[in-house]
Order: sequence, then structure tokens, then C-alpha cells
Amino acid sequence: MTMKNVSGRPVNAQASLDLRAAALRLVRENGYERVSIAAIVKQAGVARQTLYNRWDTKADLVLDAVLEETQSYAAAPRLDDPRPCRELLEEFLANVFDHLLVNGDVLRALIAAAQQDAAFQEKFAARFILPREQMITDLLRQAQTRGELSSGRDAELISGLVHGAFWYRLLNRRGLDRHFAQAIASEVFGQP
Amino acid sequence: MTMKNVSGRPVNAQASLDLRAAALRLVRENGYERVSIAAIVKQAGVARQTLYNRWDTKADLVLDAVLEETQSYAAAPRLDDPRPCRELLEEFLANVFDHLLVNGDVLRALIAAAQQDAAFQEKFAARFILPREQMITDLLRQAQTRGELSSGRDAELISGLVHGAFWYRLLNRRGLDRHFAQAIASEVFGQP
DNA sequence: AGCGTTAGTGGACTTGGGTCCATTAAATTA
DNA sequence: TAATTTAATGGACCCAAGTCCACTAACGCT
Repeated sequence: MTMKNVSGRPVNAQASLDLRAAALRLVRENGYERVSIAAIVKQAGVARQTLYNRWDTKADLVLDAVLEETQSYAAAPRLDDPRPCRELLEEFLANVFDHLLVNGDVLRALIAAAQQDAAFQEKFAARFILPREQMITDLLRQAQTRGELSSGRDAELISGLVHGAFWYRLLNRRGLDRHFAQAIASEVFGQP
Repeated sequence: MTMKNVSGRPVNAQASLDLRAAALRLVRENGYERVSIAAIVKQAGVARQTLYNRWDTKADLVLDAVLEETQSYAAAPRLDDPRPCRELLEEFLANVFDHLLVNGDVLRALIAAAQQDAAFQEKFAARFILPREQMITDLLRQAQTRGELSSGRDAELISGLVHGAFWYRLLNRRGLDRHFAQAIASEVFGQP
């Protein structure tokens, strides 16, 4: 796919790092909408075009910055954990909600951006949404093989319902707490 | 609240109608993002400022236009319908999904706008989201009084889950069909 | 050293949402 | 009729995302 150039001025890798760092810092401090491209490139100390040589839009840059930072503690639930899957789901959701305390506003902005830009929506789905959906789908399948969830249920569909549940709360700026994680788990696995 | 002015040039009511109609038509034809304020006021034959005298933002205008058109067939489920609530929910959702075939793209754009503008988010919640949530909450409460749904369940919470389910599909541009309506109803009321 | 190639820079430019303002239009009241 | 009040108009203006372009910088190759 992307082959190394055999000649020409080399890409300044530091510029990418600086841009990601500047974007993340400014967006966290001021909110996505209130941070301009001009401010980001100024903070990173590079020219505007350098940013657009690497990312197509502000949303692409910020998604990239968030993913780079996030993947260090990706926190997929461990399927070999002996505890009941109901408990694993609840814990996983609680982790996600903790994450959203920090990243919720950025995520809301990216979801909004995805609605306004079909190209970004595809990248966002491929790099962010689908992998996270897969985590819960896998957990639910594990629950089925363990007999903790009826095999008749559609794991992919339920995974979508679970994500929808907290997306809806996130987008409507309602709280996401442990109690809600518990409520979702109860809807999936039945009252305990 | 808004009292009629005792003097001064009267507001041109036709301009509001024309603006709503122009906005709705252009947005349906070209998509929210591709329609500029300039195009709307030109189509309506009024000055830019006239629009901003009546609505704060493009999103406010479009929400208003959609609501005005929609409320003629608001389609809240009839609670005195003798059929099982499970069936009523399924039918209600199927109606909503039909609606989204026409209004889905506009709605996605408004949800995005709400993420970028706190003032609009509040209006959107008050005028659009909360009333629709209430419809399903009422239906679920009715199911509880009829004994078709356990009284132990939290109707408001479940209403949020149901909405989240199809919001998530809508925002991620996946299909909303009768099969999905059925699946949601089954999650709420249990396998039939 | 010179050439081709690619990256980075700064600045002009386009487009769109939203504001500001001076001027004109249409009503009420004196 | 004149004074007052509010609405409507057109156009200038601000800000931000993204594009374009001419120019310069850094590399490999010969």
C-alpha cells in the first residue's frame, strides 16, 4: 500500500506527533468546536498545509490523536476471565463510562462530524465503532458458549442495542454511571 | 410570553411560511449540509436578516420546519388499543422507521447540530426528543398496568434503551426495517 | 555539484454561518 | 399629518474550514 519514498525530502515525523498532541490538548481544554485549525498548527509550530498533507479534516486528526492515546489502555474484556459474563459486561461498560468522562465531549464532536462527512463516517466506523462493537459481540458469544445467554439470541444485534443505549445517553448529555451499566447488563442477561 | 406588539410594522407571517417551506424543500432535495442560508433566503425571497429575526440558527429553522410538517401525523400509539402492547410497540416503531426513510437524513443533521450547539440541544430535546420518549414511556407504563410487562422494570429507562437502539442504527446509517422493530420489541417483552 | 523529487512554508483565496448597521417600509398613536 | 415604533432589506463584515500556489528545504541519484 503505502511504500516508502525512494527520494525527496523525508516526512517530518515529529510534526505528526506535535500536531496530534496539540490537537488533543487544545480540544480537551477548550472543546472541539472552539479550537481552530489555525490554533492547532500554531501550537504545533507547523504550517497549515502540513496538517492537511497528513489528515483530510480536523475530525480525522482528532480521531487519530484520540485513538493513539486510547489504544494504550484499550481494555477489551478478557474472555478467559472465569467470572460470569454478566459481570464482565457490567465491568466493561463501567470502564467505558469512566473513559467517557474524559473523552465524552470529544467523542460527541466526532459523532457529529461523522454525520456531516460521509468519508469521515466510514473511517470512524472502521477504526472506532466496529472494533468496539466487536468486543461486546465477542463477549456475548462467549456467554452463549458458556450457556449464560440463550443461543437463540442474536449477539451482533444485542451488541448494537447495548452501544445504542449509552450513545443515546452520551449524545443527550445524560449521566453514565455504574447504575446504568448494571441496568444494561440486566436487560441483556435478565434480572439477576 | 410573546405578546403582540401594539405598534410598529407587523411581522410578515408569510415570510415564515416561505422560509420553512424553502428550508424543508432544499434540505430534502440536497441534504442539510449542502444547503446554504443564502440559498434558503433566496428561495424564500426574503433578506438574510429576516431569517435571523425569527430563528437563531439554521438548525432551529429546519427543526421548526420538520416539526410543523410532522405534527400533522404525529402518530403516538393509542393506549386504548386492545391489542397487546408488544404489538403496539412494534407497530409504533415500524411507523417511526417509515418516517425516517424520509426524514432520517435531516434528523441526523439536527442531532449533529445539537452536539455543536448547547442552546439548540436544549430546544431539540424539549421539542423533539423528550415528547417522543414520553410516548414510549407511556406505552410501557400501559403495558405494566395491563400486566404485559413486569412492574419491576423501569419504563423510562427502557424507553431510553429503545430510542438508543434505533438512534444508533440511524447515526451509523444502517437499515431500519420491520425486522429490527420486531427485534426491539422482543428484547423488551421477551421472546414471544 | 547539479537534477529530480517530495515535504514544508506562508499567504491568498473560496465558501458558509452568523452579526452589524444604515436605510427604508408599514403599522399605531397623538 | 407628524412622531414613534418595529420589521425588512441589502450589503459590509468577522471567523473558521479547507484549497491553491509559488517558493524554499531536504533528501537520493548520477
